[in-house]
Amino acid sequence: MPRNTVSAELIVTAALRLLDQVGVEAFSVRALAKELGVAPMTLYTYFRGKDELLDAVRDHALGNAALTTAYGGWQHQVRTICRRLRGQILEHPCLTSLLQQRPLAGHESAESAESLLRALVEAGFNEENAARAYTTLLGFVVGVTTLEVRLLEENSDPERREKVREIMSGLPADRFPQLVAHTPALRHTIGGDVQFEFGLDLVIAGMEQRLILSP
Amino acid sequence: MPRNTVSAELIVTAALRLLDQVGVEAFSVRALAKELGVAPMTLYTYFRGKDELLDAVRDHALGNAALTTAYGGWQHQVRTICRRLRGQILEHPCLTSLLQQRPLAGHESAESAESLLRALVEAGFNEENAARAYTTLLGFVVGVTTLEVRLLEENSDPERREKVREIMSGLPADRFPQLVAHTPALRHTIGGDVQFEFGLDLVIAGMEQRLILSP
DNA sequence: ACCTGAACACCGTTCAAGT
DNA sequence: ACCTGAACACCGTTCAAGT
Repeated sequence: MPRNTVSAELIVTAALRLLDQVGVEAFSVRALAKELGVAPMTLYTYFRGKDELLDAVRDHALGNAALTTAYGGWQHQVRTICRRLRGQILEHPCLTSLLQQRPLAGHESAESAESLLRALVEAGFNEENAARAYTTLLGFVVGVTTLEVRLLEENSDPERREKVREIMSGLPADRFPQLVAHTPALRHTIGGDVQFEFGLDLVIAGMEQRLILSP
Repeated sequence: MPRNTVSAELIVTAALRLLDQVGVEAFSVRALAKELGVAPMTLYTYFRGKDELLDAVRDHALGNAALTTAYGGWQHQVRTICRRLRGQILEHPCLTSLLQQRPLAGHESAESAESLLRALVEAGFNEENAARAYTTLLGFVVGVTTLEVRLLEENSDPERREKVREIMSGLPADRFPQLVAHTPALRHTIGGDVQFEFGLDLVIAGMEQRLILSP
């Protein structure tokens, strides 16, 4: 039998590509093995199981982040780090699912966590509130970006798109006037940086406000 | 053969209970059928497939929301609606996964969406920014609450808990001083309302600020 | 150590058949 | 219409065996 035809590195890279292509739902160890031209059980030499493999993929996708330190005032630092995390998720849509199912610690690479916390401490937050602000930012970024990715997927699938359109146009305008009135805006608003920046502005402005009241 | 031993209502209720118990990962049509004491294929009389069933479960879990109108100033209304959504997710943890994978429209019950949008318009947001604020709130609530649920799960599983502790204590304090220093705060801070209210305060304060500058 | 095929206990779903 | 068992094409993973 040929030896060292694959490696942990190779498996993870191929898994990441396959996950982004077909989605977490359709991804399977067997499909990955076929992609690599190897027997399914070969992968178990490198990973204890599917879970461990997915953890490695998540770490790999996040670890590829530019480790550049964020410069400028704390607001600018926070913005930079959050945008970077969002960028990683958009680049690897499977991260939406991987991050939801397997957070781990602060649930991204240690470098991001470190620089985000540093910026928050520099802003003036005390220990506890820095941790709270950190969790808020993480939840916000992952939540909004996940929503964005899912809605874009929904929009690109003609069948699902039609189904949603049907539901929305079926809403009685007298019971849901705001919802009906805002449907175009809600549609037009998804995907793209403006939505994300809008939310990020809100959170950061809220932080500035909070720091005046109590750190 | 006995007739009408099950119904769509019964199936959805049992599915919701099973999903909360074992998680979306372990949930299967066959397991649900066994739970109901019925052949797997029986469920296909009521639902076209697993996807349609999960959609129904998601709607059912969200639809159970108290439809009470939110009173008070727009800030209080927004707070009430966001807390209610978080409450639903905490009550049915499987909603974290169901909402991530299958958003649908504004991705909760139409009543919530309607009252949230109404509050935002009342606050003074124009059409586009009301939609943006809505998406921000939705992403924030689902994101932060999902993070909360996952970290609590992680904490309650002794094996995973130990693994995380190992990773965190293995971090070099000279490279990640903030992360190491904040590990206790990050641990102590998860779960419970204070973390959620902290973030909600930030977003709402940010909105107040934003409304002064431009609606 | 690295890689394999066969096998086990599962999946979701189609199909033909029963009432 | 409602419910069924058998069957199909999949899963993840264990196990014994090969190099």
